[in-house]
Amino acid sequence: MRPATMTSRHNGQSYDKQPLGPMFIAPSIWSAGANPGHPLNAEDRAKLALIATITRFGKGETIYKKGDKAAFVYNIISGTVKTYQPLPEGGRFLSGFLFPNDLFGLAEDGAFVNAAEAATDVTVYKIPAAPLEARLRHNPTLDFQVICKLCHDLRAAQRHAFVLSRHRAVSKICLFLQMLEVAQETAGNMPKQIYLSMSRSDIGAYVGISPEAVSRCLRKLTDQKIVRFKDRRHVEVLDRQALEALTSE
Amino acid sequence: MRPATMTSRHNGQSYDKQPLGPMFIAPSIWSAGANPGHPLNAEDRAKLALIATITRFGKGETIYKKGDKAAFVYNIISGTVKTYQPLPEGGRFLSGFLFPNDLFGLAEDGAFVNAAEAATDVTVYKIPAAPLEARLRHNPTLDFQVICKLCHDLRAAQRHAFVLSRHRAVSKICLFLQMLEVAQETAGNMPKQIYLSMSRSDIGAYVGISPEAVSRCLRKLTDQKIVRFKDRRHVEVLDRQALEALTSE
DNA sequence: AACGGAACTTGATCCGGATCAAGTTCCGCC
DNA sequence: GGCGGAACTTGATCCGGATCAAGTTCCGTT
Repeated sequence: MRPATMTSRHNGQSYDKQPLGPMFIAPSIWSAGANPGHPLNAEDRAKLALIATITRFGKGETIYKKGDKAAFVYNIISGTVKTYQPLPEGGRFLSGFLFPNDLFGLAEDGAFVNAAEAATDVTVYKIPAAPLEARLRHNPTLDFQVICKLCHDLRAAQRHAFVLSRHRAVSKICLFLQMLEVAQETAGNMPKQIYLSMSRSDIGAYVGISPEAVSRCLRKLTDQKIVRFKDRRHVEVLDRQALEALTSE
Repeated sequence: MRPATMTSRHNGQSYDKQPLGPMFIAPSIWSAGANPGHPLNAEDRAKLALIATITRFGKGETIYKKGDKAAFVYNIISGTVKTYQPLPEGGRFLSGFLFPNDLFGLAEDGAFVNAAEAATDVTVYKIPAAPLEARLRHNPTLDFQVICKLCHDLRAAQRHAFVLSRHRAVSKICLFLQMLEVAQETAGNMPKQIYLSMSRSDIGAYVGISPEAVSRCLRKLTDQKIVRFKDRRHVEVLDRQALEALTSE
């Protein structure tokens, strides 16, 4: 994987009262998001195997909570993970989905800034932060890697904001489908269908509408033959043109 | 200022079809957002003065458009700037506000990834990208600066997404007021009132509601004595408790 | 294979905010 | 200082999606 790394401290997907304070403090491991553009090479994987351990989480299991001591960084081998910010009212703001090869475990002052939960059964490399950090300190391309990762996460956050800014529920869903499609294409698999690895509730929480609205939108798209479901989790785009048009309505 | 810098390529506040592609390409100057936690020191300012020129933009004037050749990076001296993504339908997605000391002029492949417009009359340092980049290459703390900036922008994007995710218009407005307040406190001035340097339309475009709704929300807050207007542009928070409560409703 | 609960779908009602439409205030400009 | 247009406020109507409420399908368990 593209090493995560080194000193950092930032992020925190929610707006929490003193968000603009110093966000960057000395050593603490970092990460949060994917970096599909730069897949992990064999050498990196080998090095990683030396210090990482493979761990599994069942669907719905919490990987870490906000505030937990951030002693590890994770790299997804299979499955999908969702990150969120617990809300004071009890709900949660679903800030992102992470897929195979994505790095996550964003820390700030040694504590995780968001919570992560397995959206499906998940297998990950669990990487002790300390040794990774030490190793990275000697890596001259470190900055590049970190910056790479930050750029990716920044882009992801901006896309998320963009999706949330759309007023029509269909627009949000269409954009979401396109995001998933792109993510899956980038991940290598270039199947004609999109795999919805997360629940309707999760989709709704991410795009900012109710689960019922998600269901209704998908039905509408199906009725209009813009999309076809093989089963509840596999969609095929039939009319890309129309899908795109609904994107900006 | 915290140098912007070096090689990068990322961002693009909109969701544009191939958002997950390689996002990091060789040299091109970067920036976009603020870094209030690390104010510009005297030395940096002095160095900056050597290569930068001071430029003024009248309210509503376009500073650069998306796609323009990114030969400059900007640092705000006074006034406020708004960045946006033009939408295919004709509208625009207002992705952020920038205040004094903020750096902006995000580039990717040598072209700006968003458009910037003066929200008020603005004075900026206009910094030629090439020399800045050259200078930064010799700066050992470069990575830190860049990472710092990226972290800040990432946080900003996540806060924006969070604001957009709120369903009640009042919640959005209250969060927005808090954001402005924090930004202004961080900027040094610690006045009892918040200065709304942007139009109601801009606020609406940023938080995802209509200008009319912005007006109605502010009126409601005023009627409930949670807030008081000195004039259309200056608000004072009377009941911080209540404001915060409305934040998560 | 049958049970039971969770996720999902579908329907009906309600409400907040978009939209349309006047006013009103403000501000730059002559 | 007065003119004119833009920004803002306020009001009335309409509509999309939240919410509540059943069903229905799916899936893990036994």
